[in-house]
Amino acid sequence: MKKNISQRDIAQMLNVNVSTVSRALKGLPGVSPELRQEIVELAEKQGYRPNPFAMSLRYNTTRTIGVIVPDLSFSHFSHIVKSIEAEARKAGYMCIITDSGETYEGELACVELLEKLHVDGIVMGLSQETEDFTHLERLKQSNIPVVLFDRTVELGFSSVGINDVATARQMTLHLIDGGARRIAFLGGSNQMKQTIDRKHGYLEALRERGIPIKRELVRCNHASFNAGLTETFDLLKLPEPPDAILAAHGLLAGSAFQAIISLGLRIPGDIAICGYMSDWVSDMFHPRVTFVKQNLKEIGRKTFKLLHDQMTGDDSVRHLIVNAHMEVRESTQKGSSS
Amino acid sequence: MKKNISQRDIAQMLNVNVSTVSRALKGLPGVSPELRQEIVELAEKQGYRPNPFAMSLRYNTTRTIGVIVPDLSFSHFSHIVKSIEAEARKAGYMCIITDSGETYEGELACVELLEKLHVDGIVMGLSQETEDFTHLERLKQSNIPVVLFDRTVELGFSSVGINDVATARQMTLHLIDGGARRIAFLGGSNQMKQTIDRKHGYLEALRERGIPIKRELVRCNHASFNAGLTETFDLLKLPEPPDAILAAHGLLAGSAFQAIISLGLRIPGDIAICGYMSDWVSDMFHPRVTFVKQNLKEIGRKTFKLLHDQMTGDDSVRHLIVNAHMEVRESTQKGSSS
DNA sequence: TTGAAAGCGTTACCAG
DNA sequence: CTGGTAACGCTTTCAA
Repeated sequence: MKKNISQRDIAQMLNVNVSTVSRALKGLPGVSPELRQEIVELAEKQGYRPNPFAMSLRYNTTRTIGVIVPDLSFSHFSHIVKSIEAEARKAGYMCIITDSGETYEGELACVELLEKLHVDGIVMGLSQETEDFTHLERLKQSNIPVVLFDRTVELGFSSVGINDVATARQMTLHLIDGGARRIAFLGGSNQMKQTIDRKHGYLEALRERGIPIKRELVRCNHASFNAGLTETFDLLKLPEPPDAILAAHGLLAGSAFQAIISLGLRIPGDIAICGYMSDWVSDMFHPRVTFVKQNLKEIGRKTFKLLHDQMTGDDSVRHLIVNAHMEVRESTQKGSSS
Repeated sequence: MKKNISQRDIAQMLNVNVSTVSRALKGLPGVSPELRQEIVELAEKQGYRPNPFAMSLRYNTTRTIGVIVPDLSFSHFSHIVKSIEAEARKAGYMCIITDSGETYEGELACVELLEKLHVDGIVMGLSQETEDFTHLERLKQSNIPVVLFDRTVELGFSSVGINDVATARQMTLHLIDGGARRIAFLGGSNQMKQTIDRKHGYLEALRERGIPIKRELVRCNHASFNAGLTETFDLLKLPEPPDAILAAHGLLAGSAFQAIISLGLRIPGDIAICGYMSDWVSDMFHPRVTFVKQNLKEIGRKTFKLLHDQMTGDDSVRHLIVNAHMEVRESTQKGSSS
């Protein structure tokens, strides 16, 4: 195993002091042009690379941020993470990406890991299970900059999200205007602010149009593929099944779609469907699904920006909204295919 | 900003020497039970956390591995990365995840970054563009353990892949047995071993069944959504268009599907389609697409296992294959829907 | 212009 | 059983 070359090694080869080498390599004044040249050339030739751990030790900073995501394999999150990573790298920061697996224990483990690693800051999307926030409070106490994205909570942390209430309201109104009267809401667990907000928009739209709210049509359980299947089958078995479904999560939209198709029902003929999902996923369905278009890249950018501001001394708490909007496709338009 | 508590701090509070504190905290012999107890308790109370950078500096090891992936937002890769991260964490390693953006320059940048960070090892899937391997050679020279996954190359690195030739052959035979005679092959760029192998399987099957190979039906360009659209439209415009398409990449399968549907052609009635894609993506299409089921979790597991072996002194070069197999769905079965 | 030495947090070795 | 000290790689302050 070839040992890495250090400043000391270079100093010895040239019979000078390490401090001189350090100055030369850093471009600091106080070293003759000739000697500097000689040092720089030797360093280059020997493939010298500064040891980042010595730096970290010295400056008590790691130029590393931690990212906690509920499920990296879910395309929504992997897109956001990709954007965060790109921004961070541009600013000279590394990312430690961790996956909480949508569980509270997982999230705790991730936080502890990142604390242990002394990351300079943390960005995270909360797990679906999380309803206790002591781990976040602890981070605040330790003065570690934290920014929440996508899955946020109002607890004095900066955050980046989308206009959940407005988009849910918009989709619900769209369904009503298309003729739907028994609209089901399929959401994740009720402790997620995201679910609550989207449900809020849904209810608001119903009230606006004077449509009675039916408890049996509001299903907030777990945002997972299986839960979506179960709930949808359940909904379709009702004496008075829904004539439209609004899915508040990508996995739920996908599973609801499949459940409907598997029963031989037609979309949108028998039942309309729309939800929060990626454009390219919507495109894959036949008919394509009316969805809320989110700018995931921008969410990532803003998230890192907020964190970066915090890491460089800005201690204001800000809540940024990246505006999303509905894109109408065939799944909610009676006049069209399938 | 609260300073982190160090062993030295604890030593001073208790009027003992740092070395004693170190021994006590590490559970090493050579410290009286009472004193040890006192030290451990104080450390706990003060929220002592060992500084990993001091460790790295001391032991010249980072317990960190680098992951380079062509496109983290592509679900195939995010699944593999998720699995690698989980395995690494179990073994006490951190992951630095980087995204080459499917470009050679991006890949170079990732490699340099990880070298700079002194990671203990690197796992990578090659970018689509990569045809020059000097960066890999350099890693080998520096004795940094490297394992390739999914996108591999035969260059003396351990690797984990799937049985590309066999699965492509299997799908092609399936198409032929279903009545197809003009089967198109849609692949990524020709410098990818993956593309070559899959094409190889395809050609083998054609030869086996005595079906003439038509050059105009073999399209190996860029594995991207847009390239897939273009190539498919091109294929369908041929005087004698294909009666089946085998897509060697998830994005190509998706885009080919869309292109076909958008022209009002029926699947599999007018044209059959199958390809390499995730099960849940296949499920979303209507009709569902015959695909090759890969065990991505296992690919991640095996990849990290190989790297771990290498990092702990095993210098054998091994090429592991995680067997994948075809799953037949409606898109290749004339007897069924749409 | 250059050198010497301290310090960042931890461990390991050698004395007491 | 405990203390002192050197070492890991680098920067910085002070002295020559």
